[in-house]
Amino acid sequence: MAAPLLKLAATNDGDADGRFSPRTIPEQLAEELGADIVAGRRKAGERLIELDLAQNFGVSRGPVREALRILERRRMVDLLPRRGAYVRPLSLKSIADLFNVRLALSLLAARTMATSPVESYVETLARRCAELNEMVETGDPIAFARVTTRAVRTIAHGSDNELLLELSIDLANQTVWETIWKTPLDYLTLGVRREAADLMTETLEAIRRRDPETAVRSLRVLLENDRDRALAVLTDLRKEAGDLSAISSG
Amino acid sequence: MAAPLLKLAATNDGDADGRFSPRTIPEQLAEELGADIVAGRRKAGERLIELDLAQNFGVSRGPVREALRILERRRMVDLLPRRGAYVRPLSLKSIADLFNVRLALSLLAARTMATSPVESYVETLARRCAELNEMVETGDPIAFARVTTRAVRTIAHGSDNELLLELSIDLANQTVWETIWKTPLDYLTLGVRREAADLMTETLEAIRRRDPETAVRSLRVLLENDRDRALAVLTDLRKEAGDLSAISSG
DNA sequence: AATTTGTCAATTGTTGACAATTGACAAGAG
DNA sequence: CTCTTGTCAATTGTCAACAATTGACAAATT
Repeated sequence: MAAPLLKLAATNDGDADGRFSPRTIPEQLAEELGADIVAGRRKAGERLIELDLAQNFGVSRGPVREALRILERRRMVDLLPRRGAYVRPLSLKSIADLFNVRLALSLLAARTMATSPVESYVETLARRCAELNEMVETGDPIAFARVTTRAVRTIAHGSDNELLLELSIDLANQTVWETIWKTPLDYLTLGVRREAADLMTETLEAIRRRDPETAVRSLRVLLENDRDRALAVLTDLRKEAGDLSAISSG
Repeated sequence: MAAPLLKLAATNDGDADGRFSPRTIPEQLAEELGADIVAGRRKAGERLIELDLAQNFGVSRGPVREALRILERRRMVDLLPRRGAYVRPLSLKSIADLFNVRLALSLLAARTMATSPVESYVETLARRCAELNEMVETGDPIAFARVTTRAVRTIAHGSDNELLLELSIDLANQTVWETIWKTPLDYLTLGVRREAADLMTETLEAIRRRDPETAVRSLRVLLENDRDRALAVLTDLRKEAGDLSAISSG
């Protein structure tokens, strides 16, 4: 998925879960801290001291503690009992792992969708697909990437699998993705966009004719291409710049 | 509501295995509460009131709060801001979803293992496989099921994907499994065991000759069979008994 | 010199009190 | 009678103080 930006603040957007939860302080703290980690203002492996954070944010340690648990849940920090919280290192390898898990989940979703499709989601996917095809020529890589992400998310919804959806969102919300979002999308050339749009269309059609194997095969190629290109870009980035971000060599 | 008090002093001991777990109070609370939920002593949808829990366990609300966050992470409770914690309902559908997600992850693991195998895990898997073949005849369903689970876990390890492994363990640790574990395993007849052992062997051999497609196909059949049989048993159970457990009709 | 033991500051774990929010119920308005 | 509004108890959110543990460094021991 070359592109999933799903900013935390932007969860009201699109076909997101209709329920809106009141922003609690711990959640806001988690968001702030998470952003800091993403931006490299907190380095990988760095220890996070509760009192410092509390003073920085102008709250007491209680909410900070809860925020740290939230970040642990999002796999952004390691929480060692009695030993404190540490910014979780984010190696290229672990980013690849993340891609692969998301890929597996997406493929399961596609398979389910092609086996017992829910009409409304198929329609939504068709719309995204149409958008995608239109955007092949217009040439805005960012918009194209965003729609691709949405299409994949639609497929996750279409799985009719609550857990799968939850996990997908969880993983998508992770640090990594915002980091990846900042990478140049130059690799989304016209040819690449053409191919991606074709593959997504093929997936859609396979779903429509209830052909799981084809649906899975097409989507797999699409997502694997995307994964490989994104990883290549990230690898290059790491070579060029000194490793200031949360992405370590690992 | 009548939960036994924790024995605080006895918990800091090392484990007999040499690996000692730094059992914090919140973790213990989470474990207790989780067990209560599994056993149906806390019904699905029931509200969990912090003060009650704190008094029952003989601690203050702070640790209880953290325990609730832990259980949220394990998907055992829903945590609604300002509205309290609720025991998460566990429908048959959600159990099926869980099976499917685990299945998808296992298949990814098998694929990876067959693409770039790590010798040590292949060996371990071979041992499990041998065990399995021996146990076809001996006829202890529980032991057979356990070894099957281990074999699948070995494959998860063999994926060389930290995230996948973590998720697998997470999901495996869930309520559901302990519940499922209690179901009668009569369906593991000799024929079924024979088939399962064969499929696992086929998977192993495919991994050895680096044939991902076959490995995935075999394991898929194995796991799908298992899923369907387990779900059938659970469905029957629900029909027979009044729904006292955490498993709701959903 | 290397290892063990003792001490101490820094930090995390826990607590009880206080503030803020919610949901329910009753009183009043339309 | 139905709908709004006000009040109140129950419950969660937050805080600041206190207790317990850790890691580091120094002193003592072998």
